[in-house]
Amino acid sequence: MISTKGRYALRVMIDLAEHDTRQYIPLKEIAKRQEISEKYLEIILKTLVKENLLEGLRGKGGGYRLTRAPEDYTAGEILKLAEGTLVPVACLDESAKTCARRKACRTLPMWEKYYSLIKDYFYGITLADLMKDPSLNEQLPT
Amino acid sequence: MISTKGRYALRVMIDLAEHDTRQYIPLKEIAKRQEISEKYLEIILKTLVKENLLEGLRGKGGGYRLTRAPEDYTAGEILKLAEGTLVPVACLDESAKTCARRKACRTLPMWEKYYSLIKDYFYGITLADLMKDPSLNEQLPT
DNA sequence: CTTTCAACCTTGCGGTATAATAGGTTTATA
DNA sequence: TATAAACCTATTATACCGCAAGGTTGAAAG
Repeated sequence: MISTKGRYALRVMIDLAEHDTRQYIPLKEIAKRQEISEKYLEIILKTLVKENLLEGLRGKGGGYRLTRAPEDYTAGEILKLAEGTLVPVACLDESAKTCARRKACRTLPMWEKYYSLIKDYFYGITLADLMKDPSLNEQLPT
Repeated sequence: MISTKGRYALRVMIDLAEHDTRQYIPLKEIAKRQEISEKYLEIILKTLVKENLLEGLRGKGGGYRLTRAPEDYTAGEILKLAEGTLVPVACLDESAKTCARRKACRTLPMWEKYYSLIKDYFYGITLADLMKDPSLNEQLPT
């Protein structure tokens, strides 16, 4: 299951995209609009900054803003970053030592195709896609 | 992420299907073949029995066996049972109180489509599909 | 040059889920 | 009646999730 970390990260990115004036937006504002705990949001934003999806500016007038245009972010990269991985089973993880049963595994092909499905789906959705009004939202991959 | 519970459940069902002689197969045997802790496997099998995916027989000569033909099980129902749900985000869960942000939520349609994708995929795969040799395994949905 | 604002950093913490383990009870067969 | 096996009821260790508290650094405005 996608945790709040991933879901919040997405919501924040959309929020920043929707309110982008090239000014820096303080965390406090985002947290208020999105009704997310400030302290928890801090953790999420930190990783987004570290990976250069956002830039943060300290001090008065500081805050966060996007580093790219909304079309140039994908839901996939945001989720992967926040969640750590998009891999659906442990044995597909890079850090996983290759399973002894690998060659005989009856389920591996199923997991691999599932993983491809996930990636194709989320990397095929951009921030710009998500900004549109949900009620008239039919531009997502079928 | 799909936990060991779901993955083990699937492996056990495949194992039982592959060794099905209409005899009851004791847990000990399955655990040994699949290299899964007996005690942990017990927990998983209990829920599979409770939901009538398997039948268990006590006493000497007892064990577990399938209640249907392999073609009549889907990976989806097995996973849902073992994992509790296949829902990818909490807000799609039946038990979730409907979110206040629901109508304005920019991400809900994306999650809903994702959920459909997951269901279509796993409910489209049967135990019989999974029994085939993985090296020549190309019958899974694309 | 000092106050203010805001990002950044470190630590801690209660709750829940995962993946087991331990040991006892019931039930069918030989 | 002995044995084998499912079934049942705890308990545990570990980790992650979703925060909260409080301090430090850095930029801008007065």
